[in-house]
Amino acid sequence: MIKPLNKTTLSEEVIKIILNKIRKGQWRPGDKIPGEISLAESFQLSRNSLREALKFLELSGILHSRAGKGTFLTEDVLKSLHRMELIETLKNDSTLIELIETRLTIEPQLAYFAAERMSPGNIKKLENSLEKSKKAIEDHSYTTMMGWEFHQLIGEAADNKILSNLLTSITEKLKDNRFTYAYDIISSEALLKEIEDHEIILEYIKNKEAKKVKKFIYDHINNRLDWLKKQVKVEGFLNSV
Amino acid sequence: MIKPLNKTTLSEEVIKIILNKIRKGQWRPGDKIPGEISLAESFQLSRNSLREALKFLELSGILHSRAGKGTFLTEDVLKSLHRMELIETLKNDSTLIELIETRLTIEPQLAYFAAERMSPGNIKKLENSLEKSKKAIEDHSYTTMMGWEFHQLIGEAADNKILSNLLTSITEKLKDNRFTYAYDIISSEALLKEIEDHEIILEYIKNKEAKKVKKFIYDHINNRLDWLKKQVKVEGFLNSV
DNA sequence: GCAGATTTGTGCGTATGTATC
DNA sequence: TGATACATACGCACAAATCTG
Repeated sequence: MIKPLNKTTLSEEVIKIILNKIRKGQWRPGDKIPGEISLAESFQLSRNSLREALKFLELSGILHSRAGKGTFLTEDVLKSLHRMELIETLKNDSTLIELIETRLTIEPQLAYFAAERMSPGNIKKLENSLEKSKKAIEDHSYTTMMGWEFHQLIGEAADNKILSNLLTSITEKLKDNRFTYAYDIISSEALLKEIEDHEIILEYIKNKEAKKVKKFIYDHINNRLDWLKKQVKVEGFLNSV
Repeated sequence: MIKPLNKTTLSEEVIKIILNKIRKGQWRPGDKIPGEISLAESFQLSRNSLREALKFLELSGILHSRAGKGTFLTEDVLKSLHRMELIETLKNDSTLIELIETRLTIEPQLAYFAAERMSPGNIKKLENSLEKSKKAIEDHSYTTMMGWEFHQLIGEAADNKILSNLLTSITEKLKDNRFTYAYDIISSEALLKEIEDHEIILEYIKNKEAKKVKKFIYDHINNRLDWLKKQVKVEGFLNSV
């Protein structure tokens, strides 16, 4: 079953053209762009298809349309472009190494914030998550998903929406990668080590030892990163995501 | 000039409805959704307007349509939802404190990577940027933009697209905040301090002293964060972005 | 392989509300 | 007030892709 990925719709083509005009500076922030009829004519398509493109760009923060006035580039069209690039990277253009490096960058600091800000309710959630994992290991129903839940809870407790949302996106992307599993599944020994580490992390957080938990998690992820880089070297799988 | 923000188009309403159906689990990954004609009828709008909504959701990674087959939720619709939430946070829902905390989290590590990976070409770019800033200070044409360029170049040299794109988005958002300027503009003394710091950072990077530059930048941003938190307390301006 | 039904992709015409002069 | 330009929205028709028998 092969999907033909080269086929794009007319509206998608128009979106690319418009974005390029903006990138090249032919259209600038605040500029009024031609009316829909005139645009449809110059791009050689119907107004319906053109409007699908304009609507997407409007909802993406690139354009804004006002009935009776016209369609304009937003004042912060450049910000919107950069956000789109971030999304594109997160979606298609990131390597496994980059994803783990991002974890290495944000998770230690998230734990640092969490240790400073942890509420009793959040501590309870972490304890429950850890308890669930322990039981799951005993009856052999443990999955790596449970380990991620623990990290996600730390992210939430850190009370920074940007970083915790980024962690979620990174984690989602890592979930369907075979290397990510390889490290955990390779032995039950590694699993037990994982749980032990989480116990240590929880203890640090409960004691508000922010610096210690930050360093501990950094080393923890860094070890994995080193292990991964070795595997990648062996298998020559550098760019697989 | 007051813009009526309550006015939304029909397609935007439909997008909200569909996203809610997905969040509630009424529609699940891989599901086939009703045909366009049937959907338009049940939402009480024309097929054209409906298609504007579907097109946006398709380009956002929520749906995919195939002529002759139908429209389906993507398998990783949940990932796309999380990415949308990250964008929403970056766009509208982040506080100034969160933005600076994000800088505090990623910039030190970016500099760490940069110190390890810096190429001669990248060093040259940093040197040029710093030189430009120095000259600008002499003839009083320095702007905070120039300082940001330096940090951005470090981000690029770190060779991690996720983190450097995030830094760009964060920086763009910070640019139009009065507090961000306040710190720099308050005195020419602070400006000179800024340049001195950049010289130190560049020196560390050239000598590949990754750990030192990481700690230096962390302290550098942390000082600002403390300063900001004090200002915020005084002015009670906690949620302004 | 072919014919017919279904579904998305695209185009055209038209009516309506809004802003500007 | 009227005339004009524009986005918003609707309805219909047909093309292209896909599935079924």
